[in-house]
Amino acid sequence: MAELTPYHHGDLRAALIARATEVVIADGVGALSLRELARDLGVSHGAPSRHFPDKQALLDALALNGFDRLRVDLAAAFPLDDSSVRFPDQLAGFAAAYVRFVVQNASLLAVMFAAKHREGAPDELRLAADRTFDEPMRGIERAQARGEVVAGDIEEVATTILATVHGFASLIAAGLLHPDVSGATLVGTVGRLIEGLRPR
Amino acid sequence: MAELTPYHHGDLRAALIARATEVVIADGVGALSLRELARDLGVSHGAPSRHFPDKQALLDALALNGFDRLRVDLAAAFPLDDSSVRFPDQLAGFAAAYVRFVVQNASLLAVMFAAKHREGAPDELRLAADRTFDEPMRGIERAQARGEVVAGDIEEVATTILATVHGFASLIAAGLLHPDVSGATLVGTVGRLIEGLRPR
DNA sequence: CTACATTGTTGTCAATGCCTACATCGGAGC
DNA sequence: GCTCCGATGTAGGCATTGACAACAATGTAG
Repeated sequence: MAELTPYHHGDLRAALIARATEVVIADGVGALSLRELARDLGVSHGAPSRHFPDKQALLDALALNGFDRLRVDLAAAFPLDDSSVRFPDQLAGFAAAYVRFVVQNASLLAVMFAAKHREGAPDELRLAADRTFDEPMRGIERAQARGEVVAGDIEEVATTILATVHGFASLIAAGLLHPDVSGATLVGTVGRLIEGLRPR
Repeated sequence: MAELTPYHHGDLRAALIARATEVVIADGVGALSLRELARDLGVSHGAPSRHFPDKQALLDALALNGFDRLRVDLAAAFPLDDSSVRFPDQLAGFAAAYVRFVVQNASLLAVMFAAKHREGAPDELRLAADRTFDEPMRGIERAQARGEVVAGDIEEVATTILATVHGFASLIAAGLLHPDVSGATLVGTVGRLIEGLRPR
């Protein structure tokens, strides 16, 4: 027979993360209430504390999850065997992936970076955040080795690229750039980044 | 004789904004409580509502204030009479000013952009945010007219620059770039932006 | 079957944001 | 100079929230 409300939820922890992510993305972190979350999932208001000692711990879990998803998305733009792809196209794909994530996960980004920046953040979270750009970094390095990217300090080159793409995405998230027209603008920006500002 | 606790505060509105800005910068928006704010300023817990109908209105005021200060800081890097300054130096100054603001106003940035992005944000705030980069934009245009910057769509060129600088600052704010070494890194990034990624 | 850790429930507490009724101040108009 | 009245601040109350503690149900290892 059907158990109407089994005592144990099954996987409350995962359900909390999933639902909380929805709420944060939809209405921002300010709209997230542990008690309402519990009500949504049909458990008592004290249940979440068995999985997250406090609200910040839940936010940390959301952030960790976000960084993992972002890392996977970004890594896809720099496949290991990329010798047949031109770097500008790779870069455009990378930027597009980043922008897509930012647009689709709007308010979650703020939670992610706030959690990472926070004093006393768990090491696991810090590490996940730091790994976010590892694959793109290596992709840039390979392009540099192929001579498609100007030689020089890899840190300097990579920082410029990451800053530009991250900044482009952030400007959209901040509403200073319209997501609608951003497709063409994105291509233009990447092209300008590659060609440089100084007249050739 | 000295009035110990005059009934009227004098300029409670400004005091609220000032103290709230301090708290947000120091401990983030999550640590901001209207009641504690009132206690700090020695007024009753209901007093703030005379100046801000709700907490969001106070945050909007903080954001407006922040955008104004940022705009002034950034405009200073592009003085109207800049014919004697080389564009790369101007750009470095602009980036340095932006980074300085971001580092000094850490958590306030999140409040600013969240408030701007928020549905139902006051027009005044939207306008202030949109004006933030007006002067730098004109400075870039002038540099372009002088032939120091590659010709072409001003939107495209300006977006690339703003995105890179904003992204660089954001990466620092997010803790993905260390503020200590950022001085040299910043110069390198700006240089790389000017010279382009493609080998010349 | 029985201890025991895990998970969920219930009740409680202080703090918060917001609302309403009331008190005090200070200036505009007479 | 006085009075009225809007602006500003106070006091109390209410629902919601996050955190905590005591208790109950469940599943499992031995």
